[in-house]
Amino acid sequence: MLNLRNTVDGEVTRALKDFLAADEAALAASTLSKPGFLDCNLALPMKLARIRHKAPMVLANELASALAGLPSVARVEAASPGYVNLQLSDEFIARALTDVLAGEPERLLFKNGNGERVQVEFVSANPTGPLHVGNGRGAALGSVLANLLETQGYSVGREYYVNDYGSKMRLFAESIAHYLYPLLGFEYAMPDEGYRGAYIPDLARAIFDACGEELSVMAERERLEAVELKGKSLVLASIEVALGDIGVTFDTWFSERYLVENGWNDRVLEQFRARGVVYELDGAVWLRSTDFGDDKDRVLLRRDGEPTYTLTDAAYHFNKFQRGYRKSIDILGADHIGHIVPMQALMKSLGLPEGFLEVVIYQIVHFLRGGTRIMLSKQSGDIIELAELVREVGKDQARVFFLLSSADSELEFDLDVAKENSLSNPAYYLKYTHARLCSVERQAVGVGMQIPGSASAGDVALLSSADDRELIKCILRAQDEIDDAASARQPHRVLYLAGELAKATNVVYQKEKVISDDAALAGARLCLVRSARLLLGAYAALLGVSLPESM
RNA sequence: GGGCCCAUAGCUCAGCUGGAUAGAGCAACGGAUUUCUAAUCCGUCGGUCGCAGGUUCAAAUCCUGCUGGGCUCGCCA
Repeated sequence: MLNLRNTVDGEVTRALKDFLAADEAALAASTLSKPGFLDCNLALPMKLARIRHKAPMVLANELASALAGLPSVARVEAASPGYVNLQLSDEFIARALTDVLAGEPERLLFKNGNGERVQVEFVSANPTGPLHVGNGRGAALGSVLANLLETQGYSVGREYYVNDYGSKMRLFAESIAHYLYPLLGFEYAMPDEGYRGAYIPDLARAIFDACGEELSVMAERERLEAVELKGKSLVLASIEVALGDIGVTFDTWFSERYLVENGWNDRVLEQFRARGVVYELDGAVWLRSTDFGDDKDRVLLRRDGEPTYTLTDAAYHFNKFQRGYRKSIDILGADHIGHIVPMQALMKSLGLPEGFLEVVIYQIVHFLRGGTRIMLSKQSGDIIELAELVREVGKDQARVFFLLSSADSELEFDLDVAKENSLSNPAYYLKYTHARLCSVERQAVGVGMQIPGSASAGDVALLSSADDRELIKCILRAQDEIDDAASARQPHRVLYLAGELAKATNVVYQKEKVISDDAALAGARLCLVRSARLLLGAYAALLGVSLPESM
């Protein structure tokens, strides 16, 4: 649908071509006004006042006359202390509503782009255990961000990086072995730092049932390796199911082991050597990452010759670039905050383009039950796995609640509210509003009204109450807001937009009847209410939330 | 100690190219029901936007310092 800002600013800039110097044109940006003023405003006079040494109001009046007669604008007026206010024309608003009514609902907020390939990498939890409730936030943020980027015309790849190589995996295998081997008739000591979750003995049992006999005749080395692979694939399968249940799917599950076994580490190591950014010390190979903004140099190959996570991470991002991605947006939990600087230094030392890697960090989630924070620990006995959370509150509620605050802020997830059917539950509010609007449409059809495929200036003229206008503004700003949310990488804004639209729609619904004896007015209201419903559906599609037609 | 994040109504949070009266939900109180779904809506109450400086015609928003809280600082991943 149309960009309000681009359209208005374009017209303003053209109209003021002779009035403004080149460097002044950038100051002519418009904003959508608050209630009580005309639709849009320009603060341009106040900005120009200093440059031109003229009083803001004088400039405002000059600009107002220069702006008379813009195609999309019905009225222009100067306002104290130096604004130019614009009222959009009914024709323009009708065009915007028609965009919504006639468009393809699920692609309403999509724009054309150059199809540049962008990857969103998220969740990427180690395959050594089930997903924790905290992973849900990354899942929700990543999937909605990926959707948002698609609206901008990017070709988006959703990727899960499987950290299936290294000492953690070995520890995982040994932890399983501790429970599995006795079933085979041997012992295996639980390692000191072993995994102790209840799922470990479960995995041991499952592996025993699946291939106990084969394992019992293997050589020890081979057996532990087999346990690791089997354990990994069982865990990954459960992770995939849990993610599916919260509405998240990936295009690729990318294996760290693949990188190591297919020479990618060697390749980047060679590249580092060729660029002269490595050195040897104490038997280890180091990257001189401090040359690229890191606060300390990093080991690439340990004294025992094994690659560090740092080296493989470099290989991984290099591989992404080689696969054609021009940007990698990595969504990480707050415990990875310290990785940003070293990772960016890695990108730079590899010679990847500036801005190739973007990192979105999300802060901790606190869960509430009965109004108090619950401790998520093995001892507490409360939910701890993402799958349990989704089972308890439902997919849509889980997604919405994980998006309730900006990634930068800590989040409180109230399990009781998420299950409530009331206004305090935003997921429910969206669903209810949608069902109610669908009901209106059904009844309108029932009394013989046509479902509108477009809106006319005449329709818009009839939608003149303050509440109608607020709802119209909500619709008009949708594309601008989505563009901003995408470029700022802030998926939570989609939820807030949906909530504001639902609120504005309910106000109109409550005050003004759609179906009435006045056929022209009824038609106009149906245009408005249906536009709102379709847009609500478009937001919900981005959020990955389903809206019922009745409830 | 260094780095990053946060601090806005009693609570949880929005507020994003700096702009006109700082918003929402919850909580509290009062109202609307011959209903196009009241699972809704309206009103009232509630704010030194952590503190102190600075930049600006204009600061919750930008800059500096401080205070309080969170995360983090491995030849782990």
